[in-house]
Amino acid sequence: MPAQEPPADPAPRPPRTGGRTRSQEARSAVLAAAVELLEEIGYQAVTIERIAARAGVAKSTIYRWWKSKAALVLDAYRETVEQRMPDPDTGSTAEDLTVFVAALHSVTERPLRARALRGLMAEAQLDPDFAEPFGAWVQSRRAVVLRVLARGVDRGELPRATDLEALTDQLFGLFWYRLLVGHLPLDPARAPQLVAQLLNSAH
Amino acid sequence: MPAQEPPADPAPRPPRTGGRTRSQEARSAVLAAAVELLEEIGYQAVTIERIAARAGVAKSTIYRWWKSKAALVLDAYRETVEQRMPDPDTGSTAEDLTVFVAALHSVTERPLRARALRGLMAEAQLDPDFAEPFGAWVQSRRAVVLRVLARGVDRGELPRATDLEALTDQLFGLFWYRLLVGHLPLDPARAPQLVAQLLNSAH
Amino acid sequence: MPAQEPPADPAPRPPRTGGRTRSQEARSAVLAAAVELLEEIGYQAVTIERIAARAGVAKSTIYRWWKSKAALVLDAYRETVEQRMPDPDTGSTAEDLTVFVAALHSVTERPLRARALRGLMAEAQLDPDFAEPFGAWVQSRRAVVLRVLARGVDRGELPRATDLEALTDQLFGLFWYRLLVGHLPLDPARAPQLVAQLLNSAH
Amino acid sequence: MPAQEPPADPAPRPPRTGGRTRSQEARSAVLAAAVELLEEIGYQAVTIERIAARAGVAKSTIYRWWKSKAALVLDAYRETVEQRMPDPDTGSTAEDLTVFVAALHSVTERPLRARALRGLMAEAQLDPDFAEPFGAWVQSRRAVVLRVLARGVDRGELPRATDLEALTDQLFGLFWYRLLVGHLPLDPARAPQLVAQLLNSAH
DNA sequence: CTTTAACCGAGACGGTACGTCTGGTCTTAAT
DNA sequence: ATTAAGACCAGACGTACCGTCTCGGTTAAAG
Repeated sequence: MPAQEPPADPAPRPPRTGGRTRSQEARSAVLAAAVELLEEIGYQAVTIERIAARAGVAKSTIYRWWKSKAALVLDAYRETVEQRMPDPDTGSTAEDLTVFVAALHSVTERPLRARALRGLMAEAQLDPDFAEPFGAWVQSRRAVVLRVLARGVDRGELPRATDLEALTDQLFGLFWYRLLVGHLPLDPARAPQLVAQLLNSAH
Repeated sequence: MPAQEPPADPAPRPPRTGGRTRSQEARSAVLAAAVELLEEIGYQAVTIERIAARAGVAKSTIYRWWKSKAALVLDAYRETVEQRMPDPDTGSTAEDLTVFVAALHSVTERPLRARALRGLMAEAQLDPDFAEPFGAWVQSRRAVVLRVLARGVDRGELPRATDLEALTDQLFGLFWYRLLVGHLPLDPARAPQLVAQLLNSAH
Repeated sequence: MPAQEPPADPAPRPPRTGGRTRSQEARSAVLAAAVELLEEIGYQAVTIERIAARAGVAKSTIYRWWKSKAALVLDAYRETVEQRMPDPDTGSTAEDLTVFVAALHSVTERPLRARALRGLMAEAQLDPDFAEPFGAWVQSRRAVVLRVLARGVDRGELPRATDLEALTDQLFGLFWYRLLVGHLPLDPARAPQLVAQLLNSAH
Repeated sequence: MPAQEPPADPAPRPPRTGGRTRSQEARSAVLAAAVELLEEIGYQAVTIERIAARAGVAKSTIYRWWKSKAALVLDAYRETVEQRMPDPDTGSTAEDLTVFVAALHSVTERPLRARALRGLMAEAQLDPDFAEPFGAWVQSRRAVVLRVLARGVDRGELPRATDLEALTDQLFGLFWYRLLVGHLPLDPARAPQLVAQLLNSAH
């Protein structure tokens, strides 16, 4: 995950001739409050009202900068919660993937973080406006895996004809399916087997 | 998917000491209204209030028989929307799976049905009470695939050591991931390739 | 002031086949809270939010039965604050009017009541929806004076040609003008002089 | 109404050592916008925010020079709306009053002006800070009538003992009462009768 | 002819209340 | 006993203005 822009309007701010500058304190307080509440009461019990109260910030300030609770939480998640996901390049596709999958599956060791992730995915289903930024975030994660696989193809570890998109979606699909349905655990220790299975399917 | 009981008590109503009997009309009207609304305005815009109004039924009647909107919609989905999913047994694992995957992916050709599915998955994340019946429904679908794979092992088409659970979750994981994120299509015509890839991964 | 209907829809409630009946406790609690707040913090600081909180009642319950703060306060004023205004019939027009005017002007001895009256008049200027019920209440007060004057005409104490409407508005006009502008006191003791002056103007 | 100073502090600003002078354009734009909005959407829908937007002026500029919407509107009213009220001195008390009353009542022929007047009176009830300048303006109008009456006493047209204040308040009271309650019209043509009735009451 | 204080626009800030909405519960009258 | 009707409490929603507070920039009188 690269360094994140401020939530709204990064560059295309047109005239800017005057006006009070945005309060970084308010922004930080909101994001911090969102994370705190997320960990205390869970995604779905979080409300904008509660975030505002906790952050000591007016509701209107939140609405000025974020479209929805989900957008805010996604921001907060990226900025303060998400451990920097690995972007490995060890020379071995299997090893690269194993590192990534292990990191991915280790989220389940942090139940509240897992809950937040599930909440974000849910919100993306219910709120079309949020589906967009959420999709962008998902793509940024897929891109990491796609790069690993592309290098594998270049090195000849994978056949030229491999459907890298499908392979990537297999990787994330299993993760999300188990995360969302919760019928079976996601053990980081089993990452090597999973990766082997995945690479098998490509030749 | 076997025929589903009505959510509560259809037949096993022993202690009939008197009183008005349950109105089957009310039940049908509610389910019908739920389906109609689902197709007209989408899962998330459906509310119990609206269903009650459309069905000409009191809110309390709905709450008496269903725990939540999601439980109701799941019922309605099973009863009136879901085309009977295939439970193939052709003698070939690949063919069995292809039939199933093609049927699965063809949901995307019915956008409103897809939307309902996504809504149900979302709801299961947000409402722990709904996660339970939803999970049971998911298991009933997984069971079909697991049976196909078990027969494949019996016939020697798959190695004894194959992790059938993982294979099953690969199959559903890809489906759900693309359904939920929407970044790539799910084409029933590509079911054969997908199944080949899947079976490859097991050697 | 005659006994007052419940604030909304007295008769034209059509079918009424079932449903929870209106909670008299809620209604009383709301009116009581309104009066209390009126006396504690003044008309304009009273808000529906505060009334709801004080009464232990949901906001929606208030909005169900009253259109606005002003409508509610008018109701509360009529029911629990307004001392029954006299409707005198002593046989003497001068005496009748004196009784009425003294009662009217004595409101200024209760500053919070006076404040409420001023608030109601103000609201009637700003909220056209409230102007209607407020106007009706004003008319009910004017009617008392008009009856007194009509009897005076019948008895021959006032000329047939007297403009009773104008006389009535003189009486109330002076009261409201001083109440609203506050430049001069309204002394009940001076009621006789005022009435004399008023009756003088008619011959 | 004499020409009006800039709303606040004309003289008593001592330590002017430098600084940009007040923009007359901004002041005019604000007053003009206030009047326009007053006529377009009515007193109560006018907000400082809207005035600022319409005038192309910052909110803070308005708050720098006026305490409240009401203060601003009173200013605007005096400066651009109020037709110069007559200050007659014909030698006859009855005629002087008739001129004045006719002018007063003719406001009702300009509904938006009437609406503004009512809004100002309302605001004076709700905002104690505004009650002060509003009261001053009311006094300036009363003073005109008081002078007319005082001349009448000097000429012997009115008894020495006449309560001029009460007579004045009768005159304005009737006007405001009908303006505010709106139950009966105010016809300038009936000014002579009204004045006769008024003078009668003093003997 | 340079300070410098007061002005200007823009617009973000913390607040408050609004009136609406949905959820889930409870009560009543009718069947 | 169960229904339809519908009132009830609870509380979040997103909006509108409020009045205050930076900002960066302008303007004219005082030195």
